[in-house]
Amino acid sequence: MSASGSGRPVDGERRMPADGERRKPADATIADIHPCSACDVRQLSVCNVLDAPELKRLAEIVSTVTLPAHRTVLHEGDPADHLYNVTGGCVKLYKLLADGRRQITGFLFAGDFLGLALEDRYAYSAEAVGEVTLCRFPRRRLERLLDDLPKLEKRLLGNASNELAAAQDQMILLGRKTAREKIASFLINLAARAERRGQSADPLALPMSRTDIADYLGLTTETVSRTFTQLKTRRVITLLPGGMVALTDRLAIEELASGG
Amino acid sequence: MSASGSGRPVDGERRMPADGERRKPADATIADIHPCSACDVRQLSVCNVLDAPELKRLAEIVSTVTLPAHRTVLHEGDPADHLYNVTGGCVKLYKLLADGRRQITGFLFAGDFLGLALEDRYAYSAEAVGEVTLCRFPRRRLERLLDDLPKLEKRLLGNASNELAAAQDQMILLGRKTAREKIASFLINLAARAERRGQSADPLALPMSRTDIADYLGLTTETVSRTFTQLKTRRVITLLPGGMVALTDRLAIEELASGG
DNA sequence: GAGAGGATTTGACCCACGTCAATGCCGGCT
DNA sequence: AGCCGGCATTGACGTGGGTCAAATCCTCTC
Repeated sequence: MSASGSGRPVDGERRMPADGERRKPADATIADIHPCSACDVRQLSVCNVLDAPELKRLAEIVSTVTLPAHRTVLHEGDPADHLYNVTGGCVKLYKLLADGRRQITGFLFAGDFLGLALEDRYAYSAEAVGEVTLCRFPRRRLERLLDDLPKLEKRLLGNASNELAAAQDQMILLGRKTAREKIASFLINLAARAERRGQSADPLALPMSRTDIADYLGLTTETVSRTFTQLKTRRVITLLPGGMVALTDRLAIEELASGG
Repeated sequence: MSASGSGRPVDGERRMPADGERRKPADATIADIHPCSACDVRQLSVCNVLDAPELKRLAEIVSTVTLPAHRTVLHEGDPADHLYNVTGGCVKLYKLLADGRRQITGFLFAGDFLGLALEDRYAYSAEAVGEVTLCRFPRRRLERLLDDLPKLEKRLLGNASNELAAAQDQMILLGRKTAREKIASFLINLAARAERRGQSADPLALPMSRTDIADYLGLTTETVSRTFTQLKTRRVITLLPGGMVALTDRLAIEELASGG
């Protein structure tokens, strides 16, 4: 099962305003005081509702983590001790059946929040797709902090609300769409999210393997591959080297995605 | 598409501690002051975190609604003006594709919360399966109230968290389970929820039509029907009149549900 | 309690996608 | 540069569940 772009850093991420920018003199001082202020992805994440003093309190309990490709971030059933915010790279969430069948329930990118767990156990596993950077919050301390930061709590509720809507979109995809519609929806969805992060949506990066895509869409690798070549033949996409796709006829893809 | 037990009240509900109990003299006075105190399903719902004075404030903005079978509760894309709590009966949530294909994303029963909408539009439609009773909250006023009732807000976040976990279970069901496993999971899931509500889980009520079940599980009516008869033939379930099923061999069903 | 109309069940057949099996390709390592 | 290993692609074929169609069976209604 699974395995993707073996160790190579996620292509999509090379385009991020990365370390170079973070170390501009102007920001360096602020970053020393509370690193969250200088966060590249703050505007994308749940942290965007906090002002400077609030950010500082958050910064006090956060630690940043870098994980290599394929490293498990958290495991279904384990005590939910930490929550995470993805700051770079791509993380996949998945659940397994007893016999190894896998369903990927989501891909997370910079700005996405991870770990909202019912009770005190994670409901799913999470694994780094390429190299990934994360902000890690101890759950207890974050929960206590939430009592003082109702804005953040509201934001988390809004976030959960968003995720629920996305989950329902995924249900109609899994339950009612054809392979072609699934692939088209997947591309449109990734493109929209890349745009929101300020990354390129047209030569679109697909950091995950065909197997990952298949397990996300409820298909097999073979069907994913065949569908890609079919779309390529119809000249609606172009497969580029390095896990990139050009959305040659984006309108056609959008039509396919919504069941045209 | 769809249609179920046309007008007949949901069987499962007949067993609820209904009017007789609600009208005991002791409760009647309290109910007059603030009806939420006498609510049959309070212990099941998000309201269970509130104490008497808080309940009273909630009661001030709530109104109760009764809808006949097949009545639309809310419609995808409409302004999200109200939130609801189901107090009796069954509500189905669904999304449609342009050509009419439908995915039911959930069935709600007494105690379940409805309407958490992203932005200010509903992300799905909701329709009464049998006759349904609901508590209705104006969204604006509830949101304002939430500022004063952090406990309730926390509870809603926990609730959303639960729903996300359920959504992920549904994704693995839709994406990776066979028809038989889907039906088995469905029965086990409904049985567990009936138990939690204090209703009978073994002769289990199925208030929804075969078409609804199909649209929930990503199947067709025919396949749902065939799978039920198959399970009947294998003596793991018994189909009873009035939309009831006996889980003759619950262990076998549980094994099937988890991919045995 | 007889009739009507929809829901459910059953049957026959088909097809989109899965399975099994090569083959091709690309990136990394020596 | 050339080999190696894992991913992706392609091909041939099988099948679970969809489609179309025809009985039954309920359950309201009168």
